[in-house]
Amino acid sequence: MHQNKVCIIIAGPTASGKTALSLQLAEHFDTAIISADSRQCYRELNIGVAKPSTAELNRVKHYFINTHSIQQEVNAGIFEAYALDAAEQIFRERDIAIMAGGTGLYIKAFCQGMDKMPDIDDGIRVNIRKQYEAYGMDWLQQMVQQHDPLYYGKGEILNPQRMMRALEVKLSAGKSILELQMDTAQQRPFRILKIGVQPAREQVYANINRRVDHMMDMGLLDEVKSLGRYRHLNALQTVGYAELFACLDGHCTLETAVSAIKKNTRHYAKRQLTWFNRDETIHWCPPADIKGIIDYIENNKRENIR
RNA sequence: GGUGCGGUAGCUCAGUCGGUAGAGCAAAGGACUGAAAAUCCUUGUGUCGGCGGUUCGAUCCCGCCCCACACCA
Repeated sequence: MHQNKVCIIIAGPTASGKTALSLQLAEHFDTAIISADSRQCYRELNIGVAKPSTAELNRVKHYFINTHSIQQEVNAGIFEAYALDAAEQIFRERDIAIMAGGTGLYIKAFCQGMDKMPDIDDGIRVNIRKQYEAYGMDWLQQMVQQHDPLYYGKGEILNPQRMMRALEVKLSAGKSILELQMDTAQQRPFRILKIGVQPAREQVYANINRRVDHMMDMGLLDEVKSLGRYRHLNALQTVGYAELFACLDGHCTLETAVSAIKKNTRHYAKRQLTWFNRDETIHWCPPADIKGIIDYIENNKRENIR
């Protein structure tokens, strides 16, 4: 279809320089950026999610930044559809699109697609969640064992989120989520080239510490305060917000909360690395080597690596 | 100076009625198809403050010393 089109994907842990790199690449190739970040899409979240600045957003057209409200449902499936549409728009006028972000699942959804899953009735979802909150893990495990023995035997039966998902799918579709997960990569009408940036671990950690202090100087606490009544939303289950809510509730000092933000961001970066390191199609580059990266893109944009 | 209480894993501590020790947190590793900045799993050798003594055997009992904290002078 568009075999001359290529999407360059910039992946890597938080605070590794993805934003700066993707801006330079977008300007070099005169194209737009699709963000693959599960938090920067929310217009109500700013300081705490390290969003590109207004000036940076004005330099290059961005998709999936400030496009959603924290009150909307956003997930990997919604991202897949959004990002494919964005790529289509970019490819109408350009041969190269850039995707940059740290949400591994979203990148996978964009590259390979999510299997078709049933629509979940809101009543079923809410009911499962309420009962889990009331009766806990034992109840959840019993329900999964009773309704989806396949999942109970093979799935993660210590992970409440996954079990609630398995249960809602089974109760909605009558089939186990494991039967619906085909794990087959869908063909995309464009080529994909993945580049990973990963400074030394100590460098990433130092960047994180510096950035968190900067966020506090920029007024993260006020931003969190202003979002207090939305704290139950999924979008607010986010590093930088959850810790400060706890602090505002009097559960810890501000100093402790800031340390917790740094620590939890380190854990987050580690989880990202675990995810991306497993992806053998990623070509790893030093983040500062713009010339090398551009050469790599020029030399490989005819290859279809996924 | 005296008295008391401590000194055990990076941190906070538990414990061994004497048979070389274990929790939480940190840290490291991993998983991951509609909450993914989420959620979940795995991993604990450290002169048990130092030097002596008693003992078959001491981190545990005894002595001295060092360090920390509290109180009394």
